[in-house]
Amino acid sequence: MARIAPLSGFPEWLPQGRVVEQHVLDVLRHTFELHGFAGIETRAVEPLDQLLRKGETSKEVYVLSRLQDADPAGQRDRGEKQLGLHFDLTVPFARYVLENAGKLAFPFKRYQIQKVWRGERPQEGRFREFTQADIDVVGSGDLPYHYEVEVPLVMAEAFGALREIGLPPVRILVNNRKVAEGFYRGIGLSDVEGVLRQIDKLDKIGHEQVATLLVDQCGASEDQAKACLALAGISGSDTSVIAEVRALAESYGALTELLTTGLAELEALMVAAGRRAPGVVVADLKIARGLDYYTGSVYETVLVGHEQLGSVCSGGRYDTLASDGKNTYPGVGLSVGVSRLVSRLLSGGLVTATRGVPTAVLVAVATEETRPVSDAVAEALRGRGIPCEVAPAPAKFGKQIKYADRRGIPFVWFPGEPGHGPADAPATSGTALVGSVKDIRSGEQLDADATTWEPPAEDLHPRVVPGSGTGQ
RNA sequence: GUGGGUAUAGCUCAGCUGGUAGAGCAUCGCGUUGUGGUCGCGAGGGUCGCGGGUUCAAGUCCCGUUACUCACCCCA
Repeated sequence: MARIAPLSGFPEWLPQGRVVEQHVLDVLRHTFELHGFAGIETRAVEPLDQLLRKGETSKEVYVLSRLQDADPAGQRDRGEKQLGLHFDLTVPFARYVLENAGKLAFPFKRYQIQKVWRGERPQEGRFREFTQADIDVVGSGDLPYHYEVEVPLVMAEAFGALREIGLPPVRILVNNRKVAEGFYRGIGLSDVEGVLRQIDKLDKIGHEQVATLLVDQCGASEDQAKACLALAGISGSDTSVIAEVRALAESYGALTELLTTGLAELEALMVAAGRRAPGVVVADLKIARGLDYYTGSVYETVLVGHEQLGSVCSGGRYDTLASDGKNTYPGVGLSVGVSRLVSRLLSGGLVTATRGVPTAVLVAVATEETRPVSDAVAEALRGRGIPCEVAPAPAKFGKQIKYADRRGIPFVWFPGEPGHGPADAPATSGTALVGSVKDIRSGEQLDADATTWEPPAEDLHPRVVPGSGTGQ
């Protein structure tokens, strides 16, 4: 038999891990809906030319082809478009907005939680198939700035709600493209995109190397490179950063109109964030984002203590999310890397599930003849919303308890009237629902009636709780 | 796409300068025939990633290949 090896970059969790992931997804969805975002799902594939649009560099898109179709050229000749799996949720959403523009009400707020695929080399926290949870607000023609304030605050709230299960604190790092571009142009640099790309490497390769790159690759002078690094060095969680940037720009005579506009926007965001999510949103002027279509706010989110993992939630404002020639649809959005987040929560032991099965009660079986008694008990419990299952075989009770223990099932129900053998109790009689229930963690065993007994609320369903791990 | 490392039981790993495959944990059974977890005893489980080469003999040496893994690029 061929050895089964995991496919790298296509994460699969054990049931307990899935419980954690499902909880994260539930919290995200709940938070998004609390803020009025409507859920949608788009198809997994888009025409290849659509995916490669928007000046996207050679994204490693997975192309779809049928095994039987050995002639993709012939396929194109027949007018069939080549299809690729989407690598994010923004491009499909832009297409969706154009396609349904007539039926949507703008500004349109939507959330979308789906798998995406990227043909990259996998690494810790980097996958080829992973789940993203996006929120975007898209306007028709224009989109007020305050949505650039709202979107990160929604995410801050979602992350805040995950603190109780053991998620570390997050920092949402914010910058504004207008500030960066205004500043660079103000000091005489025109290759804004190139400068951003180099600045983005600051954390990894350090000041000297970035300065060298700016000079060598972006045509900057020593002095201009120094100015860029000075800007990138500014960060803070209150509005003092605004004054700091302004002072720096003035000292270089670089206070452009664009810069002024950007600073006003950034200030509005910091003021609102300071009030609604204190300490979470941090202005960080070195946040660049590689993607070139951002035009206003840009966001990255790191887990405190896990900065090496990279961003777990990124996005920004783009003036032309979509355009049909006549109308343009500006948008602002953020995307949570659910798989990246969950993989760290699990591998770092930060979070665990109390059990991997939904079952709260295992109903023991005494003999195959009396299995109907056990089935009746289970039915009564389920009728009152208590997840339970019936033991697979009338094994020794010790083995049946072990069956429950291995799965984390907290209770075992022994059918039969207290003090009597279960065989005495007819399956259809009311007394068949009487028995005793054992909490296998404490060993405590009490007489109980399946029509009234219920487990403690915290044992009814698997729960997600902080783990013992500290991460790293 | 570029460069390094690794590949032996379900898992974590030993296996020396080549000489017919090992441990711990896990699983199953028994001790304990209707109340688990501890303890003791026992059992099952491996074409040593795959293909070729050198050799009397290859898990071990050589070549190739695939997968995994780390870093770069890039990104959630």
